[in-house]
Amino acid sequence: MHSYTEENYLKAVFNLSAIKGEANVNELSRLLEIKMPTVNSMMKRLAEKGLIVYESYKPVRLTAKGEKAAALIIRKHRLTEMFLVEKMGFGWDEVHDIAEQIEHVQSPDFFAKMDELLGFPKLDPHGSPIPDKNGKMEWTEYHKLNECKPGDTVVFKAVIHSSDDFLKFLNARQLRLGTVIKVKSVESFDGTMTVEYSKRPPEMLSQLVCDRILVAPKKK
Amino acid sequence: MHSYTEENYLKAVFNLSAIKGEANVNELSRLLEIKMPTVNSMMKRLAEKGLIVYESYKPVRLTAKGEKAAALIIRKHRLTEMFLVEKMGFGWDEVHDIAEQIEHVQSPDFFAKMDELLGFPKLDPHGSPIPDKNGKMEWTEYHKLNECKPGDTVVFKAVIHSSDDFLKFLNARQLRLGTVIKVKSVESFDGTMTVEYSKRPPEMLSQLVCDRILVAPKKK
DNA sequence: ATAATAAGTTAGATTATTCTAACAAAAATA
DNA sequence: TATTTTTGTTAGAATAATCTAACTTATTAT
Repeated sequence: MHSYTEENYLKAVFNLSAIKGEANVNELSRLLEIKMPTVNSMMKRLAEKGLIVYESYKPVRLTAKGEKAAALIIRKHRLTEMFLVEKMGFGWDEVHDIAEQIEHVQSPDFFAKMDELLGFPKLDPHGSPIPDKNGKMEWTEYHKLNECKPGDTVVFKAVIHSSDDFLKFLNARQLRLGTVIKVKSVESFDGTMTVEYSKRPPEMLSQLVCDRILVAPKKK
Repeated sequence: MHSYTEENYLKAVFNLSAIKGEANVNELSRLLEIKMPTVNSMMKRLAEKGLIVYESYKPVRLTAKGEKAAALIIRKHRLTEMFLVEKMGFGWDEVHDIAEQIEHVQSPDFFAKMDELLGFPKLDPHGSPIPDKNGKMEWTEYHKLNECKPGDTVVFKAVIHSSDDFLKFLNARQLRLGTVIKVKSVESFDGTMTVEYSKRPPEMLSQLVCDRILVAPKKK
């Protein structure tokens, strides 16, 4: 199929597109830590393979074929993360780098077995949806903690951009998926929020943090 | 550390040396399905890195450093095979290709966790010893079924050169590790053996097959 | 012992992935 | 709008891993 390297570029385009709607060479370059000319020529290669649409000086976007190929890699990544957490006892902050490697394993049986042992999960340990075998994926409509107002009570549903550091930050404050968060107040000039959860003393969360936490209204 | 490719060559040298005592370019070439000149130049590279001893027109052998590096890859391979069989429900004939890929994963934690979940196993699903964290490995003194005489009763302990096809052959005859085998007779001109085991009708095994089955005397 | 075969080596080319340096276009700013 | 900064592109080179063709050394068989 596609090379290890191509898979990584494809995934990067997918991830960037998911957040920003489009992917430009400069950001791909930063994300992948690969110089722009290299990224540029790889974009042309992926375009030749019909995986992305590339036009000079414009952001690239995935074709339907590219979208599916990327989603299937993401599927392997997220299934792996879930397996590492649920079946092997790793923390959600320890699994990314391992999954990054295992996602390239070529063995449908291997991932089918994981899927089965996990009971066909819909979400990964960070609350992100796991694409199905056809590469279809649905995001439940969450919103950012940022957008909440004092008095709101919400449930922590997912993290965006789950870097290990950020996850360790959340661990240290016992913030995990499912935690019920009550917004006490919001600093208007810097967006810092004071929140309460799990019967702990109030905690202050910077705007940067609140921007990476996805929540849903608490159902009564 | 070493590249994916270098790891594969190193492993091939290790495996060949284990069986034949030495590794020559021609056989490495056949084993890896890579042409001789390519193998040849890689041997020089590995020699420069101090992993093998290379002299023109002579078989290569691993240095202490190379031996350890190779054993640690084999360790990851065999731990993975054990995990796939014991924790994920794969058959011993389904795990080689998957382990071949996962053995290259760079994450001491990942393999340490496998090891722990498996209860620090000493043998893989094919009866081969798993090298320890220092790359030390001990082969229990088995002998080949080939070398047995009529009337011998032995226990199936391990397979050599465990190709999937061979393992499927054994599956079809319900021959597995631990099976107690009684040698009924040996054809002197072609070495075919007639054996009995598991209260089944006598089975005839060719010399090729008997050469790949390792056994130990049955203890009373 | 010589000829034939097998194994090993050298040289040179190819593809994938990366880089740096130089240049061009687009976007932001003054 | 003109200039500066950022982003994107081209050209050319480097390294890793592979190949084929041609040649050499070692082994085997006559």
